[in-house]
Amino acid sequence: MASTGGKVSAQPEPAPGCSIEQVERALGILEGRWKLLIVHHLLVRQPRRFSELERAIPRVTQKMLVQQLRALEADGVVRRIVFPEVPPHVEYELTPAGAALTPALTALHDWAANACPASA
Amino acid sequence: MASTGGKVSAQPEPAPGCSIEQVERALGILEGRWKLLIVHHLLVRQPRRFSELERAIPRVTQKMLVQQLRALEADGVVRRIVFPEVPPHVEYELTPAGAALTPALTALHDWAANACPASA
DNA sequence: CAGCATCCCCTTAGATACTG
DNA sequence: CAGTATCTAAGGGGATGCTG
Repeated sequence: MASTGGKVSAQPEPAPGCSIEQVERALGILEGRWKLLIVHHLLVRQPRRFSELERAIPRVTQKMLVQQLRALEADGVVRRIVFPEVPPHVEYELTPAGAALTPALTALHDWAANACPASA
Repeated sequence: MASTGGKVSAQPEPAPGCSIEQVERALGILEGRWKLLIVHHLLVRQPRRFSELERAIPRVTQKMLVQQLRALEADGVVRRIVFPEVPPHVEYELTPAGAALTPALTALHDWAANACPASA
C-alpha cells in the first residue's frame, strides 16, 4: 500500500488503520535481535552454512541462531537445505519472500550510514 | 513500489562486512516491539499528542509507549515538545533523522503488503 | 558439523495505582 | 492529559554439555 498516499509528508490521513495489521505482522516476523542481521548476511551472500552464519554474527549464540533461523524458516523467509552426508551439511538461503526484503534492508542500511543519529 | 530501486535479483555484494556495525546500531535504535510502529504513525501524521499515539497503537501500554518514546527521543529520532499549559500538552514529532526513515518504512510496508509470507 | 537439552539469570513487558 | 511508581510473571537469551 505504499501507493495509497504516495508520499508520507504532512498529509491529513493517508491511511489511518488500514494495513497496520500487515505491518505489525511483518514486524513480528522480523522481530528479534538477530533476524534482520541474518537476513542481511544472507542477502550479502547466499547460500550460507550454519557455521558461516555463526562466524558472520559473532555475538550470537548457537541456540539463538538456531532458534531465529527456525523462526524465519517457519515464516517462509528462509529455506533450510540439508545435505544427507557425514559430516552434516546444512545450508540456508532466502526464499523469494526473504529476498524481497532487499529494498527494505538497503533503505535501512542507507539510513544507518547517512541519517542514523548514531552513525557519527 | 519500493523507492530504493526495486532490484531484488542477485546482487553480488551490496555491502560485504563493511558497515555491519552501523547496521547493528541502527537496528538497535529501531529495536523494540513498538518503535517502528510509533515512527510509522508519526510519518503518517505529525505531530501527535501522547494520547493520539496511545489510541493509534491500542495494544501498547502507557508504560511501554513512554519508554519507547523516550528511547527514540534519546536516539534523536523523535522530538518531544512540551506545552507549558494546564492540562498538560505534549506533542511528538520526528526529527530529520526520524523522517529519513521514510524509505525504509515504505519498503517494509511494501514488503508487508506484497511479499511478506503472512500477508495472506 | 549442526544441532538439541538443560539450567539459570536477568531483562522485558503487562497490570494496577497514584500524581502534577 | 501525560505521565511516574511498583510489583510480578513470562520468557528471552547466555553457558555448558551431549549427540547423530
